Amino acid sequence: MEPDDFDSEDKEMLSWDINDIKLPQNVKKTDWFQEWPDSYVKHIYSSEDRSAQRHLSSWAMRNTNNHNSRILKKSCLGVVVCSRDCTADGGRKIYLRPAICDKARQKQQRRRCPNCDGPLKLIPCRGHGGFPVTNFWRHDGRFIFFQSKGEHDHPKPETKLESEARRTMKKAHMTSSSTSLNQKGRLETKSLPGETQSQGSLPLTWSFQEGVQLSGSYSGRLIANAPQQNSLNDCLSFSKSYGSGGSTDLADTTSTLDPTKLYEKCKLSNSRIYSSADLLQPSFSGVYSDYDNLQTWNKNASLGRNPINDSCCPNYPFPLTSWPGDFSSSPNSSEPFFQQIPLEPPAAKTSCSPLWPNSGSDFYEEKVSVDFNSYVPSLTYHSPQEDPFLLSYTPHPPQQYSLPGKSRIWDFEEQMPYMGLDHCNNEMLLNLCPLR
DNA sequence: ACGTGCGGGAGGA
DNA sequence: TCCTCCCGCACGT
Repeated sequence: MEPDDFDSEDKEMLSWDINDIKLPQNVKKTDWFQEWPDSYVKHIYSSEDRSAQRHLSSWAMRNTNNHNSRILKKSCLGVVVCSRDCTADGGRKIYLRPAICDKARQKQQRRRCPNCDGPLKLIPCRGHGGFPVTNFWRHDGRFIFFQSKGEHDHPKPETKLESEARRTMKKAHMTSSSTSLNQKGRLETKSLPGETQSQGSLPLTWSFQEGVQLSGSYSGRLIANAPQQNSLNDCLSFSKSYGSGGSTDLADTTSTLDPTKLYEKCKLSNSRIYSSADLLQPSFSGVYSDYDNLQTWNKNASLGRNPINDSCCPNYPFPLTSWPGDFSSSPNSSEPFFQQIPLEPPAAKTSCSPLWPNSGSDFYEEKVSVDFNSYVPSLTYHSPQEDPFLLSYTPHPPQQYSLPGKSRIWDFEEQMPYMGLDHCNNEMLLNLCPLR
């Protein structure tokens, strides 16, 4: 579009500043929510947009007092990295999300790298003239105006969802460990104090072996039994419910691995609502690269498939009860717990991308129901050194995504060319419910 | 426990 | 005056 084509209204749409006394109100088209706003961008969201309402960002943004109650200002905290600059399996780096709360962040920096146990360090954001990138939010009329100043000079951290998921899983891990240990203690009348934290003592109830059994033996039943209207949110809550004290339940459920119980656990747990940005966010994938997600999306788009429509009733090209692939045999079996860097979709910075609907928060939030029953991936064992809840990104170009996990990824991709949204969601399921 | 928003206040440019 | 940063508080999840 040539500049001449802009009428005065269009110009108004582009020229506003968050500090203007009057902001444009005759907005014809609001933007899709942008999860990774960068550079000096402006967006106008609908006031109905839940993500915008919550002033969400996948960058770790903390509130900054600008002494202006009408304009909310947030500044970027940067990213937490391993001070040894260690490299995880597959060449991935550790990019953790800085805790927003100051105390939590201090605590976080005292923790060790989940990959190499080295000290962590915070890389501050200096993308705005040496100061952190700032985001501004202003509610005005039917719209929420967003403005970003500065360009992030650091890698992307985990998303909020990933961070929460990791915390949750860690909690669940601890709970199951201590529960297991208690049970073991009763049986063996002795235990080592340090073991509760170690992987070695972990899997008495929720073991790798059981996970594999679950995958191999129960996926069909899960598929057959679980209703459609379940979601990953439930799954997360499910894991939370385990993490928050359902220790006996955990033992019960894991000992029987009754998929109905599993599902009921999910269903009964009150879940928070995730935006579609969460659901569709490419960075959320762990098993498959974002690049592959993108390809999947592109395939879907090129096939005229609407991921929204597909999400509820996936048309899998194979019987649901037979899963075409054994992922546990992957040589890179630890990968599901690592996070690849989200490859920015080609249209991510445009206001609306039909090929990459990661930004359509509320629409998807309301419409998408995620299949809990699509599959339960096979689970994999991790060496004691690996933090099974580790999520990290790799700030490398797309080529990285093809190797070395390419064979697995493409095997999967080729067998499952139409997974679309469920593809993503099931990855999330795997990430959030490692069932170990 | 942690995220989020708000506000007071200090200190620097 | 404007900015960042620190702190505490309240509230929600």
